Amino acid sequence: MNMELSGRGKPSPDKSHRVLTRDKTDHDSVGIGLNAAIVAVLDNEPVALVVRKDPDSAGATDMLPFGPFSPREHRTLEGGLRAWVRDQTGLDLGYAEQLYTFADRGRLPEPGDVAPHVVSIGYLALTEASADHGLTHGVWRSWYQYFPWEDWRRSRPDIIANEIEPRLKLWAERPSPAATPQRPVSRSDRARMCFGLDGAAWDEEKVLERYELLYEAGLIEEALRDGRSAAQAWTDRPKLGLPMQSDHRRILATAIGRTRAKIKYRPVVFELMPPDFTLYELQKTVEAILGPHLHKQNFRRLVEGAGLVEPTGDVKTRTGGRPAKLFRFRREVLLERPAPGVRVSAPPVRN
Amino acid sequence: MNMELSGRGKPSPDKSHRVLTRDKTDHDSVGIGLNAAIVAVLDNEPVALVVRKDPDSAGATDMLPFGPFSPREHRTLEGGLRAWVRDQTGLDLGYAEQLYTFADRGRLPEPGDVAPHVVSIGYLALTEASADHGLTHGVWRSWYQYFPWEDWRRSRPDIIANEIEPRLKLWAERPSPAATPQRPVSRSDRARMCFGLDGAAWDEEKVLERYELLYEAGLIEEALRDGRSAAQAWTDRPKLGLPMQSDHRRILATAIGRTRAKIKYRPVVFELMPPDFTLYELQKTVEAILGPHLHKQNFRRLVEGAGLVEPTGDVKTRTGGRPAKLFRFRREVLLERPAPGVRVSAPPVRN
DNA sequence: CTTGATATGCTCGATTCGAGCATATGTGGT
DNA sequence: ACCACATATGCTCGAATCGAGCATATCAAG
Repeated sequence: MNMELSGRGKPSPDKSHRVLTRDKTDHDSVGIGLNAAIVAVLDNEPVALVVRKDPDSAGATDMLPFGPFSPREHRTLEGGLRAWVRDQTGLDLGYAEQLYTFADRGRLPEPGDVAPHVVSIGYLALTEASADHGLTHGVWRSWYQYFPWEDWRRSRPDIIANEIEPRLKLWAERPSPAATPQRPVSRSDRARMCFGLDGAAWDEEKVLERYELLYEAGLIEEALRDGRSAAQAWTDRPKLGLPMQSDHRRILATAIGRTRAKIKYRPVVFELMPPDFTLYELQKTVEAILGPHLHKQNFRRLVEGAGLVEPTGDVKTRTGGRPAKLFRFRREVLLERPAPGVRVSAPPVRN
Repeated sequence: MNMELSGRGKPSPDKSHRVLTRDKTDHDSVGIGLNAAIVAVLDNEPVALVVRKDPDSAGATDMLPFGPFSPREHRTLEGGLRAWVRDQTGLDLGYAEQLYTFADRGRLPEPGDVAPHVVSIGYLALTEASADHGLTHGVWRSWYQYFPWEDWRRSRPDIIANEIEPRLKLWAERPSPAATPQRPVSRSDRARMCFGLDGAAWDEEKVLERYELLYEAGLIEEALRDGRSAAQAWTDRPKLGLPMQSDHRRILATAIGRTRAKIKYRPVVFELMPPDFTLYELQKTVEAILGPHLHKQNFRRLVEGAGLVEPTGDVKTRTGGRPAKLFRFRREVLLERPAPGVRVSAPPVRN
């Protein structure tokens, strides 16, 4: 096979080359910031490591740990991240993956102000909560404090019906740029799909979409802070979760969505577990992250059947009932199956 | 709920804050490059848009289109990408998504040389090949020219058994840092999993893993160019696909892997199709990307059953047999189902 | 020793899905 | 006009998967 298909109106190759490949020196210089969403599960509560700015003042704002990336010091982005996380929080990261790179100007620049030329690269790290032996800075906070509408463990959170749904309906009715080729879905349809309104299914992975919809509707404190006009249009904007510095809440939303998606097709839950655990503890950890309750017997069948775990031989007594067998992660499963996640039943599709 | 769980050895919050949040001004400045892997399917061949450096010289190297990101000019990364792709190739991108941010120093700096200090953000764009009306620069090239071992459409590519497998076995036997906590899988196990050796299953999504393994083993021309010692150890290094400039082949590998993964759970195939198409054309497009042949009748059943398409009412004759009904993408499916991809059967899991 | 709690094993029915058979309807050759 | 052939399309059957519930095991606490 030796295809080479040129576009119509093929130009002289010399020109093509010169136009497409500008010299590296004419890049604008910007700073690179690394943001880490460090996630753990503590007492069945999914938590993220946050630090607090001005913790004693009234206008306290939480932020994700972050640090600059220096290409002089570090050969790779992830290496840089691990180094300063260790230096500054005492935590040795285990599993870490890159999430997304954000470069949007958040806060509108004042007239004459220069845009904050910082590009931030978000990372997701998963760690065992009890492994924070060396943790010297920062606190673990439930991620549902920042995203209360994401907490479906007991039932549909009231905040959706009481606060979010009515305001999104109002927002959808406001005059707005109609559905366009770029944005072919109407405001009300987006609200319906994101939040499962009017009988639509709830998709627990759409964490970022939900956050951005609320931001766009001006219902998120950060939107007001950033000077978005939609936010200024509300006279009774409710408090929807704790705000965070800069776009850190958006990064955390990305991290939650990614964690929820990935747990289903890669064995990443085990990064959050101690070496030995009972199947029920494993199930509770999965539920802390995904939300819905799972069928206990079937969860056991799936996890064991997939070869994800093996019994240690020990049991854990003091469980309030029959002692539970202890299991450990079977690393060999990675050598056997291509995508061994904790498969959970998809929510029933409504038509 | 109001959890706030501090790490052991909680410090004074003031110090915590100061350590973790350094001022933005002490970032190192770097340049941001945007790289676009623009993918289409032309005559059942998956292609990417490439430009050629020094097309007439002997040391010609292909490259992905790229351009600098200027935060002064562009509000968002994706906006910047669309703008210069349009300016420079005449192509109006439809679907685009961010892939990954690479900052590794590729070429080892000469003594006294400064590291390139460029961070490149890779994007994946999908487009209809016949929509290249305005294409003024660049050529479409089959992506299997860069990754011949990925082309499983006819059968297992010979290059795996003839070139790759024997050399990876040799590489696995060379003295190497043993499996460590950071890299718990041995060389031979990695080779086995990546390339489906010794009866392991082939996972068509692991495109990047395979490329990086070959790079690490020094079997990729770029590894030699970058001065990797593993590459210098070969006296008979075979030519495994066309090389590309800088780390562009790695970005293309990421793009292929992402496309293969995403096509299964989001309706992105339709970005590659004309407005009207037959189900067989759709199937051929999916197969061009995923590789294995699909069962025709079942493909039809799945696609129709998922509500992904609707008949236009017309038929396409001249198909060499009974005329085929024409279909179009049902955009409304996005409002009905959470993850409507082209589900294809997973390859049988071997135990 | 009883009660209650949790752990664990098993079964049944609905649904999904791989695979093949059968039929429909064109094109091109004689 | 008719036949051979190619592709399109519809349908069915059996295996595997999965949701849901029943039944049993084994501990702690009173």
